[in-house]
Amino acid sequence: MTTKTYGQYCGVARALELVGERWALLIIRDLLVGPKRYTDLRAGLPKIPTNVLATRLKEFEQAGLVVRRVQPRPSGAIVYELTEYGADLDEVVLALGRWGARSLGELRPDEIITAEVLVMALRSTFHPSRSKAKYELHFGDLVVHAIVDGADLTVDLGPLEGAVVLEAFAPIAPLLTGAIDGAAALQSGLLKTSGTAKHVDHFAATFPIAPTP
Amino acid sequence: MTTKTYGQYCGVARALELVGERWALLIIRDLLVGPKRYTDLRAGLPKIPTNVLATRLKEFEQAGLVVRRVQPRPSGAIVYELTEYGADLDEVVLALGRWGARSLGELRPDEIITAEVLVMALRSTFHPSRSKAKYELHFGDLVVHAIVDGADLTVDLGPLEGAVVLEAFAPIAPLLTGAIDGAAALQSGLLKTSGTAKHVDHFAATFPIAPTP
DNA sequence: CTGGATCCACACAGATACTG
DNA sequence: CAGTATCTGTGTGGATCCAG
Repeated sequence: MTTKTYGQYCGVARALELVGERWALLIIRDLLVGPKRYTDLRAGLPKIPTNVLATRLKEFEQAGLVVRRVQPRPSGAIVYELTEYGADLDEVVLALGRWGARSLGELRPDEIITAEVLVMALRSTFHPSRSKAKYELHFGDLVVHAIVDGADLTVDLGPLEGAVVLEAFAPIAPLLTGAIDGAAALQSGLLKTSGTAKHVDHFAATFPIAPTP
Repeated sequence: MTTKTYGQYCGVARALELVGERWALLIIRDLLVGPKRYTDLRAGLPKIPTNVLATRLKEFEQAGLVVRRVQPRPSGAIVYELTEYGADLDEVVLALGRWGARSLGELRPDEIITAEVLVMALRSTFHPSRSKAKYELHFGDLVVHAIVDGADLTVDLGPLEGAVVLEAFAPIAPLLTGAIDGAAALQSGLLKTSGTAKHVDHFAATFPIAPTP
């Protein structure tokens, strides 16, 4: 939330006054996956200066996008959680992700991939269908899962019992650009499944070059 | 386009590196309505520092979002026009506008409304229907028009022959927040039509407090 | 260890003046 | 009309430090 305004009575301008500053929508992106602690957010955004993260969280709280909750004992942890208002930024973040993914080239050495990025990538490239399927996607140490039920998609962190397991291998960076879809990736061997994955083409994209373990 | 990157292989991060700086998406918003000259952009964004506008346009051109064209004689004017790649930010801008419009309160004295803002507001609040209609909306000196054809909507600057003319009066600010729709506005007298407007409820919102002429 | 606060250097934004 | 130049301030980056 900048103190400076754009001087326009316009939804776009107002939105940018609230979430247009540096790092803001990346913090929102991670919180869209689920509530997170301060340290979790830092881990997911290693390059964010700590004072900037603290400032953004305070601004979000004041603007009503985020609530700061203290977990009951024994954890006592402080978590930041999106309000419904904040969570309504979902379609904004997905639209941005869809557009920006086309500009992703090779994975650069200084770039990281987090589980939150995988979750949002799956969600933003989802094609509605009429079939049902469960996937568990492994990318290096990261594990996320997706549940496809026709036009509905649920994606979350961690493994899922009974899901088809997909392993992402290098170099499949072009997939994330939408140039190749999941079915083609399976055929080409860039994407490998441990089971029978008939519906990988639910997603226009999978994932980029795997980290070298 | 910041020289600083976010260090993430993520569509959202990449998008924000391209159009995440201050004023960037407001320039894009105006260009989404149509090609514009440097002076037109300044007029639509009175508070933008001229060097920032020049810098953004250069960044957009280098990133392939915008092309700088010199019009044939006699005009010889220089216009900036979105490429297809840049125009694909349409859904991002509309999503941002929809979300941000809910936070629009009263029109502040230092805030202006432009025809481009009206166009994007109409587009972002459109409800698909099965009917056909043509509207011409007047707001102070500003005139825009909308053509509804079922699920298709065309909005552009200026008047339109044979359209139903709508006049927006103060204070109808709450409409832009989506709290009241066009039909209710007509009934309440906040929105007035010179003809028979049966389908104003195509739009969830109309417009804020009129400028005092 | 979590959840920050503080400090400093600097890049970028804001404002204004000026030019081909 | 379409910018460039310059100066000033604030926000950001980066490192370090501190309290519960």
